[in-house]
Amino acid sequence: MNSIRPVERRLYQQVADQIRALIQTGHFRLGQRLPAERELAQQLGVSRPSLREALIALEIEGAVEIRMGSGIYVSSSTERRSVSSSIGESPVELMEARAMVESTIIVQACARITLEGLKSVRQILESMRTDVAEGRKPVELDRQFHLTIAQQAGNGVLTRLVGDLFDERHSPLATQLREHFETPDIWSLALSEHEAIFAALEARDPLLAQVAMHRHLEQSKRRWLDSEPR
Amino acid sequence: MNSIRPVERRLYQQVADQIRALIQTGHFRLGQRLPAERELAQQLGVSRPSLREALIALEIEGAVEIRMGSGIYVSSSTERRSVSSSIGESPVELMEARAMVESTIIVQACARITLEGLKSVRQILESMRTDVAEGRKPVELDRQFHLTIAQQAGNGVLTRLVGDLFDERHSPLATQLREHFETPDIWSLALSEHEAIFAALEARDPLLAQVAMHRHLEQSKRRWLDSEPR
DNA sequence: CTGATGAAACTGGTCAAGCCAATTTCGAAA
DNA sequence: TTTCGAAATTGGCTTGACCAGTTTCATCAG
Repeated sequence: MNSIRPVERRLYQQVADQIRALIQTGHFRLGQRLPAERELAQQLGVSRPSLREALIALEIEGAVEIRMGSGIYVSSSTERRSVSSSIGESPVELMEARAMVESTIIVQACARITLEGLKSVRQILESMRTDVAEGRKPVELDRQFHLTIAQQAGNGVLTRLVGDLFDERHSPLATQLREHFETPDIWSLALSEHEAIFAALEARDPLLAQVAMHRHLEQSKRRWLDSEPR
Repeated sequence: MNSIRPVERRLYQQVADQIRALIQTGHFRLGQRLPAERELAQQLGVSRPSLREALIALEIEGAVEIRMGSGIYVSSSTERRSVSSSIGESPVELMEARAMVESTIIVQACARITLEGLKSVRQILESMRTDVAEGRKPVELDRQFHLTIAQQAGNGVLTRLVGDLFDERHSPLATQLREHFETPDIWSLALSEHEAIFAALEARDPLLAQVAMHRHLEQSKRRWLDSEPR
């Protein structure tokens, strides 16, 4: 008969709404731990399975973070941004990971790189040179440099990997790195390292290229650590 | 000191991956009704609440549509590529990427692995043995094996990387691999390769470990290609 | 024979209670 | 005071049951 009845939305959606509201109201503050599942379920007047379904919805949309054996926490994602925050991953680890991955990739890139590939890298390098000479910071070119080299290995997954690690959206690392890189002399150092990498690539010397890439990213890490204010 | 992130993913995520893959593989077609919750849960070997949690995740991302009293339907808007691979990245590339990355990581893991680390890997390996002996397919254990080894390198970024590559949610690779791995003798081969890796790790022989890991992933790729129908 | 009907058989929605595993807490021992 | 481990706490998952919409289909009125 009467079909026009939005009826009630599913329970887990209603519960998710309530919790979301409690968070936005400030009832639950950022990073704060929510009551235990059993207790929260009782407070909201629903069963634990229903509460769990709601929590999964909230977890997916990034509103809360669930830690096994510990508790449910309000995601402090869009807020904080102290220094090297993050749970388990530090900027240092990021740079070391890049060093390992990219120095491995460049070995294969060395073997497979074409003349066009070399030309692309050379052009990027030249653009960087002029940028640095004129006091600009070639951040985007830096990205292209690493990405283009990764492409030469001929593996799309690896290329994506290098790009993702360069960006690392999750934490504000990219920005921190950029800001510290502002001094021209530091960019000048980075540029010479890039040139060393290119030279090895042009000579198709895998070992040299590997070392150069590793050294470059290692130095980048160090430069950044040293310049860290405190 | 350094906190080690969870190796296992929550069950609902694993279940959601399986269902998502079954849809993309064409196992479940567009608009088609999936088996009833009770039945599907049994088929996937999980409880109904866990299945429901996975369905909520899939519902949120728009993969399925749930109609009360009627059934679970594959969202018709989720068309697109049904058969094999996506744009630029092929399953082959994925496995080759894993081979490069993981064989690089294991070198460092070799140097840094602790006695507890070795014990963890050994236990995982033993569980795999019994699983294989009793005809089960130790998919999750396989994941833990690779992830636990990656953890030993002591770099959270790399660990996450290995996990992400193993999962590769975007494409139905994971499940395709799983399905093809169904024959006990193939799992038996994989097991022996795992044991070779562990032996090298236990002996702290970086080169041997690197070769063993690379060989394992290379063989996995080959097994999968050979068993591919078309 | 045709079509309306309504009960029974599904199917999803929710709840209750319990056990397991990871984490945290906190007091006893060194 | 520091360390360590047992107990309490917390999330993870299962089993089993009942409720509430949908669908199915045999039955019966026309």
